[in-house]
Amino acid sequence: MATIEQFLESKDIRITAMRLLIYKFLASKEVAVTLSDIQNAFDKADRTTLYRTLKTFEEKDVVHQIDDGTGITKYALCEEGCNCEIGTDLHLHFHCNNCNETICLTQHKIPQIKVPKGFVSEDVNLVVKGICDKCS
Amino acid sequence: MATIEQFLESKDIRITAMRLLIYKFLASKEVAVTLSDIQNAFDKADRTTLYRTLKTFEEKDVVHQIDDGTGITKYALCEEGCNCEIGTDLHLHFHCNNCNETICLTQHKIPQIKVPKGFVSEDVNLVVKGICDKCS
DNA sequence: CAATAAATGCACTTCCATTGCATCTTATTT
DNA sequence: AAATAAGATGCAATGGAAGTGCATTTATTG
Repeated sequence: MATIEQFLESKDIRITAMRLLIYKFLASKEVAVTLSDIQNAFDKADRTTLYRTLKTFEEKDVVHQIDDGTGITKYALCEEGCNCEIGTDLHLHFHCNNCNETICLTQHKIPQIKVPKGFVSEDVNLVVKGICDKCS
Repeated sequence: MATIEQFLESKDIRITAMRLLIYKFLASKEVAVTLSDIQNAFDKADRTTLYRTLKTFEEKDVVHQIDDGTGITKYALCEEGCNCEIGTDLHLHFHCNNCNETICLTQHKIPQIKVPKGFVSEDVNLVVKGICDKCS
């Protein structure tokens, strides 16, 4: 296993102290986090920096955005085999209506979705809402 | 087929000129619309009124919200058999990356989604993104 | 018609996403 | 190593949409 520095550099991302901290924070979380979550964790950091760091990570396919229907964008690290960059990955996310947390279920694949004639499916966003294992 | 007035009254919604207009506007659209879409169509109407009308319609199961990932809430009329009120309906929506429109595909049902042990699925939001029939 | 309840319009607030610009830091070149 | 360029960061500000409070108008009921 390479170091985080090596990993980020392999993704063409320049190393800074802030970026390492943000990456480690994301890695420590099992759930998708909001910008504010990160901001609260590092109150010395400016919101804009966090925002742009996440944007950079996203462009370099290190994290992906999740729209879980709460109206607030969440972020999570891409995992091995995430294939965000290919655009064919089938993201499955679970949003708990109780604790309000959103979890990546990367091991659970989305079944093939049929669309009507003339429609071309490029991406599928699926969010299952309910009660998570910790709340049930 | 009953009149719109009768239909709304059957849903326990009081009839006003504005509500009839909004309903007809929604009915004339084959795609889900945003608050701003409606506002542009009736520039004399106040945004708050539209907002609260949609909220009322939603509570009475006349329309449902759609979160297509654009970050802007969209609305569409519920159709026969929509079953929004039961909460078990499996909404399938298609968002076109080209024309940016979102279409209800009520005749296309969402397959059963498996979730890990301990998780309870209450609702599923599925948005397929790609190119719609008009843009392909 | 009076009394009541609901709908509407205006003003305002809040929250999050996003951008411009100045400054600081890191990398590159000579 | 100094000069330069490129990128990262921080502050301030903007914009868009959701949501709320209150006064006014409109509709319903007795």
